[in-house]
Amino acid sequence: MFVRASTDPVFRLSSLGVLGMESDSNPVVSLNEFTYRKGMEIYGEKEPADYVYRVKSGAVRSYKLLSDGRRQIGAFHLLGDIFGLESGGEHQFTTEAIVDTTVRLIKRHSLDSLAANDALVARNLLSMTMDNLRHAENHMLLLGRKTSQERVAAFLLEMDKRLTAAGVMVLPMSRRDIADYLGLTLETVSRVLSRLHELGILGFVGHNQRQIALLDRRQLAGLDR
Amino acid sequence: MFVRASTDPVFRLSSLGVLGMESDSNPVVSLNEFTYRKGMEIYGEKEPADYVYRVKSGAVRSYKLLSDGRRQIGAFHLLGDIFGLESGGEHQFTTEAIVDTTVRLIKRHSLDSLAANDALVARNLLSMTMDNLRHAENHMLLLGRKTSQERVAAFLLEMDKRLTAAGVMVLPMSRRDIADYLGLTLETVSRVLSRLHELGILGFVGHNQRQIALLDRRQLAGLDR
DNA sequence: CGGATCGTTGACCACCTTCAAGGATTGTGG
DNA sequence: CCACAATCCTTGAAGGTGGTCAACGATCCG
Repeated sequence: MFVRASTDPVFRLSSLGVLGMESDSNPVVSLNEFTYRKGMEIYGEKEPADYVYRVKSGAVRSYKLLSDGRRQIGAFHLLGDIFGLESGGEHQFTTEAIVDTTVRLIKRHSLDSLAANDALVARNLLSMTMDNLRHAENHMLLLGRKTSQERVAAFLLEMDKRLTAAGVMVLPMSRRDIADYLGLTLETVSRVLSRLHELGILGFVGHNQRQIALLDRRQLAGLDR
Repeated sequence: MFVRASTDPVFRLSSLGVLGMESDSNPVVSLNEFTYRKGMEIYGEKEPADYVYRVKSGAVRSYKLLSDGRRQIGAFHLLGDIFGLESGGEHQFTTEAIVDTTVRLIKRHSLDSLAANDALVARNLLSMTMDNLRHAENHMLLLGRKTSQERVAAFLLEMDKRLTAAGVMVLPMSRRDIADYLGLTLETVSRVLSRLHELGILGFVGHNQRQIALLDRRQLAGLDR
């Protein structure tokens, strides 16, 4: 783990809209795709933030490390999410592909010049950053004040909203990833999930511990304050 | 506590620059000052975010509450800080004056129209929001992964940077505020501070427990990872 | 099939919380 | 200016939630 990608990721070109914000008459700026294999680093904390990314397929984790290896995941980036939009020109997180992942990427400086001329693009950048801020603020409440049960319940509800298809969510991330997102250990996450399973609040689909069906969202929401 | 201001705060007019971002030829938008007494609420979570604020004097806490009263303070706003700049038109936090506090306030919609016409203002809004985001991201690491000692050390270093004059910092907030900022109890904060005092890392000035001199910033930084 | 990774569960433990008491400081009214 | 209450801070003792350490089973992947 934490191994730097030694080979260049798969490279392809695309002519789709910038960040999904298709302005009427914009020149298509340097816009292409990369594919990262499971576990590969996309960028490191404190590297220059020259690109902004959008998840085309797969999933990404953003995290910070303490010197002794303790890890805090700040966000998971799923299909359609934009990440890497940071202040000051330096990335604030390290990001890795959780599974094989394809991202669309945009040069930051072309985005900046777009924003300088188009107030709508500027508004979108601000709006996206504020969305990230709101997520971080809610997560501070979770990390600072919620119990393990409340944290896991909140996590399940968040993921349910973001990636449930046909009543089942397929989590791309491991128990350790979940734990590092929730400020817990993987054992505690596992125990709480087992407990919720016993209580009939969730079910595992097949024998895959990452395919989860929420059987009682109402009750789950009650476990989160 | 948590009592809503029943009387209108002191009202004055001012003709200074907007948010400190004096553009060359901007019309001075609705710009005035309010003073809040210690403990008074400035705005509540989920209220419409019609104004943005700048601290002229005093100090402010921004927090979220859980249904049973657990509180997480997301930030302290000190002299010169801007707060209340939120997404979606709704405030994400409740804010209160920690001590008697005067704020300058700006109508949000006038700020928006300014930004629509002036790319520099728009950049400043984005930059400020990104600064808030970075603070929140670092605080997530603290809340999710740091020990009580590391949290208090980080807090002291942050406050030292922001409000030390003549080698002494005068904390406006109580031990409970600090605890709710750091995701601890007030007893734990008190114990850690006592320990740091025993170790000679900090000193109390006079008999006031809120006037603290950092005697060994190097060692303190070592206690934070 | 064999190794590596992942997830679950149990036993024990530590850090921080809870509960409690007492002292110090601040604010208020006489 | 003092008396008194309210708030704040500290400190001690006990307890609990979640962490640590360990073993084992399941799944994945070569």
